[in-house]
Amino acid sequence: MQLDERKYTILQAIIRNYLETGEPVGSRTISKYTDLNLSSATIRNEMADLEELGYIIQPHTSAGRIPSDKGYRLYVDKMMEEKEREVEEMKGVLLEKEDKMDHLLKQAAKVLAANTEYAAMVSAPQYHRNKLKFIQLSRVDVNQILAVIVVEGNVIKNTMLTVAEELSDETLLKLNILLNTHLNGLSLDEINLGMISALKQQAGIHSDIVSGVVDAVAEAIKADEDLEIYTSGTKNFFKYPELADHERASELITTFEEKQLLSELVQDNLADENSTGIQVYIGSETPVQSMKDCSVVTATYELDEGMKGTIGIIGPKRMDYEKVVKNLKLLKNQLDDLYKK
Amino acid sequence: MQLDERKYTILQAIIRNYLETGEPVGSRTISKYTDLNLSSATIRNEMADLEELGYIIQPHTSAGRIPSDKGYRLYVDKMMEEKEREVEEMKGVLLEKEDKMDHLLKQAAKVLAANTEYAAMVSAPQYHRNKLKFIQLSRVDVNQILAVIVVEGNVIKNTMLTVAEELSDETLLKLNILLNTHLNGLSLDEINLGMISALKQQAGIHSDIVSGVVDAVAEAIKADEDLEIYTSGTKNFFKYPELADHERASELITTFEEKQLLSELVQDNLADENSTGIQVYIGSETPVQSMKDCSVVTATYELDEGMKGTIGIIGPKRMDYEKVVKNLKLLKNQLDDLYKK
DNA sequence: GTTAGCACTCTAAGTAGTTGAGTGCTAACA
DNA sequence: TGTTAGCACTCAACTACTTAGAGTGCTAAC
Repeated sequence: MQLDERKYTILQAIIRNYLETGEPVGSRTISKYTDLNLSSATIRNEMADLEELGYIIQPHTSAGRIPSDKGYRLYVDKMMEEKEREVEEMKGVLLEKEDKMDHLLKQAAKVLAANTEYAAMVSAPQYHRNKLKFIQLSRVDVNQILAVIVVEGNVIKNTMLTVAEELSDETLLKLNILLNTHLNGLSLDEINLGMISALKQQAGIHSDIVSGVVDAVAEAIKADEDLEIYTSGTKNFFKYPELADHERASELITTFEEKQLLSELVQDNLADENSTGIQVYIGSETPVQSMKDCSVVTATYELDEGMKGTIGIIGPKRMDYEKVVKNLKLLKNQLDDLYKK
Repeated sequence: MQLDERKYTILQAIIRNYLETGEPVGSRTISKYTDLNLSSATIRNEMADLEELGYIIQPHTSAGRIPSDKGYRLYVDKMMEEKEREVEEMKGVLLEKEDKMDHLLKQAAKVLAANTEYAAMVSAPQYHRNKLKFIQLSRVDVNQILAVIVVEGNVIKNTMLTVAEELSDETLLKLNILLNTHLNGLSLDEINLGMISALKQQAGIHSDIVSGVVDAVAEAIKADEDLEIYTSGTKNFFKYPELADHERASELITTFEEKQLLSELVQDNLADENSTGIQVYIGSETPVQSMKDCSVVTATYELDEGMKGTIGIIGPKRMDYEKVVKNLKLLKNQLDDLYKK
């Protein structure tokens, strides 16, 4: 037995109906819902087949059917094909342009959550293989030196270094030149131990400053470990009874609070990106354990200079996939464009 | 009628018992619980009095009593007096010292939530009346200038300025000197429009850079509007049935997510600080509407140079006030000490 | 002032019956 | 052969009713 056109139409009707109501859907409903003009009995036969094929599930005898993960998957795949064909018009600016990146991304998460009525997350872009662009040491206080490190993509990192003895302006200038000459344009991989010890030797008694700066550089470039993730709309979990019981909600909320866990999602999305830049994880497909009863839809955005970030929606499996995909695409395009100017 | 010793002992017994169980407590329980050796009937009489005085409430006829906000208030006030007398020993370091402030505070929130099993918040210190310490303009790219602004307390703010025409090293040096000479040591109030226009005039064709820097300075000093607040333990709300129903939990979680709302708490706490530095808001005493069914305990910590921040615990009214106060004091002291070195 | 006793109240939990949506199966029909 | 009508069956959800028990307020006695 295989899935013919009619079976798919019925499956689609079941899913659509279930997305709306959240209740198991019965044969009579489908019989009226579709324009197939089939009786409920015929639908029942088809539904029995669909269940055998694994696309729908019966929560208990004498209840209607609900879509299985496999059913959702089929539906989403077909839907994505169609969406791909449509040309997305980008009209209206959802986001007011703000000068600070984190404000912008926070706002993006809010907009996403508000538009979709699901929980939303936005990760700050990660700086892969990025290169050092500029280092600046300045005296701030008698024994305090501010090191400013700028990497490609204009990501700025500040570190305050405390020094034992006072440094003359001249020494500071020398150190600045030393560091900039040797380190600029290099990526993390290229800064090796030999280079560092050579630098230290040249810095003489100020080698501790070099150490401090190098450490700060390392931290600035490998930003992975404290990847910023902004979330919004956590309360939307409560809108869907299937997610709102104490245990599940508690887990989900913890996941949202401990951004650490969300970062797995980001990693997965960045690593394994398909052609459209949109990924859909249904139920147990998700890399994050606590979301196994949810669906997660993510998209990758890319600023110039190769910085990539992730935006995503987390909601019940019966989420309005069309709306979510549309919103993600919209935001993705906006973010893509925004910094290309 | 007034509250004598015995009445207070009974009230205390009621509250302690209610804190443990979360169930209304009856006269028989108290009769056994205390070492007063009174029969349940006597307790009943006293309880009727306590109810009339407004310290306890009967959820419905034939249920035990639960403490009212007024009852909690009395209990907390007495408890605080006692705590004040005890000398708090500070032993064991809860927090590993980390170099970055935000890491430290995030960790602090986590520790607090984990220790108390309530929800915790920690606000980054606010920089009141702080003065400009240092300005540095550097060329990062042909037409991009990085402005680094350091204010008292070593709060650093970076802004990237785009310039139309290329600036010579000499011009940049002049601008640096100009800005530092005129602005260093000033607070926001002291930088007025006259001064700015004078600066612009001196900068000549580079007046737009001066504007950009001044804007960035203003933003760096008045940090109020995007006050950072770190939260942890949101899921703990679910541990207390009285907070865990959908509507209430949803509100609380939103409040925790929209740090904006929590900032009211911070403001209130900073403004109206009592002698011990610990504030307890019971039920409707809280400035944040969504927490009217909770109790909130906050403390103010102070780093050197007058930067103040707030730490707080949000939980059910029947929270273990002693434990919470102890934990807050502990953390407060650690934070107070940490940056005094 | 304290206590024992008792009637009364109200919630929570359990039980039983009812309803209705939905199914699977069978037999008849086009 | 595919479609349909009909029917018996199942099961969750709701309602009504009962019961148990915790707790109270009041009164009378100590």
